[in-house]
Amino acid sequence: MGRRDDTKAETRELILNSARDMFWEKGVEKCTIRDIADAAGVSAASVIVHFKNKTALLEAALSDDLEQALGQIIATLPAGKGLQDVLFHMVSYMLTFYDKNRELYRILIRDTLYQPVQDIPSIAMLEEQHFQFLTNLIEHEKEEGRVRLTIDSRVATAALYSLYIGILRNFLRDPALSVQKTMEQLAVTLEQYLSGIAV
Amino acid sequence: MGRRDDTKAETRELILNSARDMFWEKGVEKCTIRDIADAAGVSAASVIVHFKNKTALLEAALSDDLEQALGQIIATLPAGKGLQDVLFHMVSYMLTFYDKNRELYRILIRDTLYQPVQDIPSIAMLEEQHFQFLTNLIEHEKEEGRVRLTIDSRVATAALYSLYIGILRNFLRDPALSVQKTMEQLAVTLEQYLSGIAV
DNA sequence: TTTTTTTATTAAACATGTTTATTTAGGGCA
DNA sequence: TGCCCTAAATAAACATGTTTAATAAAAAAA
Repeated sequence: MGRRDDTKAETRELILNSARDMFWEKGVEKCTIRDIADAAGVSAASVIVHFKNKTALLEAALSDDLEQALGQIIATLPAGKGLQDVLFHMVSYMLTFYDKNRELYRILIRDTLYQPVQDIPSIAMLEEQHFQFLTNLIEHEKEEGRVRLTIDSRVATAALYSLYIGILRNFLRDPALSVQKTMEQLAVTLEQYLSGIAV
Repeated sequence: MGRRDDTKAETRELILNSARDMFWEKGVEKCTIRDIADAAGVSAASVIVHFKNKTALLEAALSDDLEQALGQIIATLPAGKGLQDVLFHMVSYMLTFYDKNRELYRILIRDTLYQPVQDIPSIAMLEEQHFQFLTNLIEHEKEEGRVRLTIDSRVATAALYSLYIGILRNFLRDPALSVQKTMEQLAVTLEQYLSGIAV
C-alpha cells in the first residue's frame, strides 16, 4: 500500500460520501453522475472507474448504513423472546429505517433484488447474514420446542424472508401506508404462517 | 374512429410487434428504441409518443402473452382438486412459461414489481386478477372445510403470492435452477405454509 | 539517477432514452 | 372547394450513463 493506493482509497471515499449525500437529498434518478463527481471534486469518468455503474455506486453508498442497521437490530434484540417477538423487532426496525427515505430504498431494492449476486456483492452478503441469522433463530426455536423438529429451517427461513419482502413491497410502493399499518399486516400474516391455514 | 384513429392504432400495433420480436431475440438491454422503431418503420420519437418510455413499451409488448397464459391456466385447471393441486398447476405453468426466456422476464419483473401501479396498468390488472382468483380459491377451500374459517382470505392470498414471488426470484436469478427443482422447493414451502411451522 | 512500466485520472467522444419544435395530413366547416 | 384546426409523426436536439484514448504521476527496473 504505497501513496498511490492511499489516494485511490481517498478518492473512493470522496465519491462515496458525495453519492450518499446527493442520492439522499435529490433522489437517485434526479441526480446525475456528473453532479456527484462535481461535488466530490473528481471527473465523472473517475466515478465509473471506481464503481462500474450507477447501480453499483448506489449499492456501495447505502450498504454501510444498511450493515449498521442490521448490526443495531441484533444488538438491540429482545432477550429471551420467541420467534414472533424477534421478527417483530427486526421488521419494525427495518421499516422505520426505510421510512426515513422510502423512495430512495424503493429504488435500491428495485435495482438490486433481481440482479445476479456478483453484481451486488455488499447487498448479497447482507442478505446472506440476514438469512443465517433467521435460520439460527428457527433452529433455536426448535430446541425450545416452539417449532416442529420436522421443519426444514432453510425452507422456513426462505418463506419468512419472502413474506417480509412481500410486505416491504407494499410499504415501499404505497407512501400512504404507515409503519404501524404495515406491522399489523405482518402480525396477521405471521400468525397464519406459524399456525398454518389448513384445518 | 376515422382513418386517423385507425392509422394510429396500426402504428401502435407495428411498434408492439417489432418490440415483442426484438426484445425476445436480442434482449431488452441489447436492443434500442431506435432498433425497434426502424424495424417497425417509424421514428424513435413515435415510439415514445405511443408508449411514454421503454419500460412501458416492454410492459405493453409482453402483457398480452401474459394475459393469455393466465387465461390458459384457468382454462386447464384440474377440476375438483384442492388448493395444493391448483397452486401446483398455476406455478408449474408459469415457470414453464417464463423458462422460455428467463432473462427477458427477469427484466420485466425487475422493472415493474416496484413501480407505482399507474405506471404499469396492464401488469397491475393481471396481478389483481391473479389475486382475485386466489382469494376465490381460498374461499372455496373454506366452504369445502379444508381451510379454517377464521383465516382472512386476502391475507392468505397475499402470503401465497409472496411465497410464489420469492420462489420465482430464485428461479429467474439462477439460470441453473430447473423448473423441476423449483417446483420441489414450492412443494416443501407450501406444505409448511398449509400446516404451519409451530408445535 | 535515469529509464521504463504501471495505473489513477480525466477530457472528449459515444450510445441511447427522452424532449422539443416542426411538419404534415385528416376532419370539420364556411 | 378552400380554409382552419387538431393531432399524428418526425427530425433534430438534449441529457446522461458509459467507453475510449490520452495524460501524468507513482512504482519498479536499469
